Amino acid sequence: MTISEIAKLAEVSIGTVDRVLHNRGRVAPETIKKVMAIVDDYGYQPNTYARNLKLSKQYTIGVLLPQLHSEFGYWNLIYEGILKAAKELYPLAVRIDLAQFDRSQQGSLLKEGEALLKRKVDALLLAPVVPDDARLLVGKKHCVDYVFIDSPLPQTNPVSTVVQNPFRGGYLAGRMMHLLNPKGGALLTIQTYRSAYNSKERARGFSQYFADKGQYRSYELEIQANADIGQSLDAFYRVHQDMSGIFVVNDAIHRIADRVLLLGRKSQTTMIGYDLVEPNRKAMLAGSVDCLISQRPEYQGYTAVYQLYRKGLLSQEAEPTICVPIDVILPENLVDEQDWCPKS
Amino acid sequence: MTISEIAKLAEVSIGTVDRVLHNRGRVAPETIKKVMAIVDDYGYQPNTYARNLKLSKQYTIGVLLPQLHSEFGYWNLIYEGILKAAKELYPLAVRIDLAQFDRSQQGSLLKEGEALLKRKVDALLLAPVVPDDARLLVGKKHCVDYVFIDSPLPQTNPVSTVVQNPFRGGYLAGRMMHLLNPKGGALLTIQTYRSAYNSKERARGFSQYFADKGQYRSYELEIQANADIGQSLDAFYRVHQDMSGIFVVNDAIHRIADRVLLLGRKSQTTMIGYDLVEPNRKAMLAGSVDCLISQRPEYQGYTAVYQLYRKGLLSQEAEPTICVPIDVILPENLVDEQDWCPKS
DNA sequence: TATCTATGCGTTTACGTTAACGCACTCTTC
DNA sequence: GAAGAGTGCGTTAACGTAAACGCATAGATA
Repeated sequence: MTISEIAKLAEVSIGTVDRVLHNRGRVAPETIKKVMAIVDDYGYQPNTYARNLKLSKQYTIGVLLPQLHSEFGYWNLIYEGILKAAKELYPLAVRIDLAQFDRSQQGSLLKEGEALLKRKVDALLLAPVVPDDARLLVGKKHCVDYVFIDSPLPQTNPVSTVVQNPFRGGYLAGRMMHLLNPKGGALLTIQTYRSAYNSKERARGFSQYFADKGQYRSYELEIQANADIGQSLDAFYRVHQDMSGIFVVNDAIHRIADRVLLLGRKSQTTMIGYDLVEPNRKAMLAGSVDCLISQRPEYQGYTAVYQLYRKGLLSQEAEPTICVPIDVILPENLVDEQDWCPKS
Repeated sequence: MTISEIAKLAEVSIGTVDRVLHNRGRVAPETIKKVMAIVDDYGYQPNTYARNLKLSKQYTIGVLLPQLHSEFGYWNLIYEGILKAAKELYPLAVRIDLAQFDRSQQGSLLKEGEALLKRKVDALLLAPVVPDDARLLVGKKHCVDYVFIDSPLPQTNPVSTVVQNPFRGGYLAGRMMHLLNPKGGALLTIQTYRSAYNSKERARGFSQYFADKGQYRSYELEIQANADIGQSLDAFYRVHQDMSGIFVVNDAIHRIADRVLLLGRKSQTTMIGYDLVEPNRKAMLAGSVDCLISQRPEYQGYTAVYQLYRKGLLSQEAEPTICVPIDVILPENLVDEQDWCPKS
């Protein structure tokens, strides 16, 4: 079913059909009815190729993330997924425009986001890790379609939100801690200074697991940006001689693991953390980290780009929420570069 | 860079450029050189939208899978992923043509595959679970582009192969068995009658894990199609009073789990199996299955379709092998329909 | 010499959609 | 009652690619 076929059936010109389809006015109500009846009956779907050929527009997605090389590369993994999608979608006229902000600095997200909008992006892909800033940004009148990644932002209206359930992630971490470390003893949950939504929920899920099991003593520690981790840890080990496990709610696990090694405490401590950034991969291969929970950052970035593309260029409905599965990574399913691949 | 721009630069007509680009002959060697120089210099990429509009072809992918409702729905999960991709790619003129074969019947794959080729498909997506048949099919002269899914097929030339490493999957299953069941005791690996590549490798990986650990006694059992599972199991339990775990190399785990329950042996037996088909999900929720390894069947199907689409319609290079990560599923990360989703 | 074939190249049409343009007509308004 | 604004609609020109068609010219065959 093409526009000209509709035109023939309705006994009008294709221009008229086009005006009806795009509500461009200047059509008699009678005619509108006649055309719409046919459109509904036969189920007209515009031809994507013809449409985009004619529009011949670049679809630019503004990407707004924290500094890619902050936090040991987590955001960079997300960006890798974004780039992969962008590469695939290059022939379909999708482009990426990246802006990075400093998440520790109030106002930075908003400033960079506004700059991005001024550069005429067609859509926005952002991590709303500074909620107030993000809310102001997407609340702006001239704001384009947007998707959230990494964390949700209530009371907004995104095309889609790509996240993982942090509570369940923490809960699963609890289960893995229990499995890897059945002897019991004191446990420590470490958060870094930022009081991020995901971090809090993960810590909550972890302690909920042990609350459900009625076992173990669980403690929490909040480490400041430039604190001496080794000293805090050492103090903790001295007070709690039966320390048996540490859960770090983010990708900083390898740093804690290094300290634990230096303190000679690895053998008594099960280490669980988040995300397969490069230093964590190395730490796991070296045996200083026992288990990682992954939120599939590459997948999140990749998927988010595709959601926008489908909405913007294919006019498809996006899924309002995409909940990323929670992956458990043990040394046994750690994929390394030289991983097995079947020869064909 | 468009064809007409090239034509202008080379001072020839667009027809000539077109003939050069498509090696359609009837162009002077001199002219070919001149045009190609410009093409290489400026890096011409055909406009996908214009190209596909002009060709206005439906790209039909023939899908050749075992009966979708055999094996408790594993193949149906794959097909769901395929359908999801097809739905997304509908506006890009991608279509699916499904054929099912009986994997227990030699020649069925080949017969259905040939029928599919006769129906003029542009590409083939198949599970080469009957290797001899599959080899004959893709070896045919008029065979189109194809991708393999679920298992590889050596000595063929697919566009892509989407698989998981079955040995590592089994190895990981071993690790999970060890974690979930630290007491030790006799272990049983169950394969069903078909001597499939994946099944064998998984069993091998599982026993390798325990060989590496130098612990446990591990047995293997092969269950015939219509054998009395209960009786075989009962016999086994009687002989091995310290039975502590069962690993089923495929999605039939829930059936074994049912028998174990009936025999009153669940409390002494850790159950690990494969794939999140519906009966397995229920069994896990009910507590009769402790751990599942997933090979992400939906993802496999979804990805395979996209590989063909990118090759066929976008002329992009496909990845020769896509190795699907090995997922561990415990009750704690089992996602159910009413799973948490952030409100936006 | 007339006819045929091969070669090199330009021209043209079509794919389906979008949107600018223009024509004919009907109301207003001074 | 003439100029201006508004309405309904058809026509047409792109967008970039693919491929059929046609037109010269040159050499080969009858």
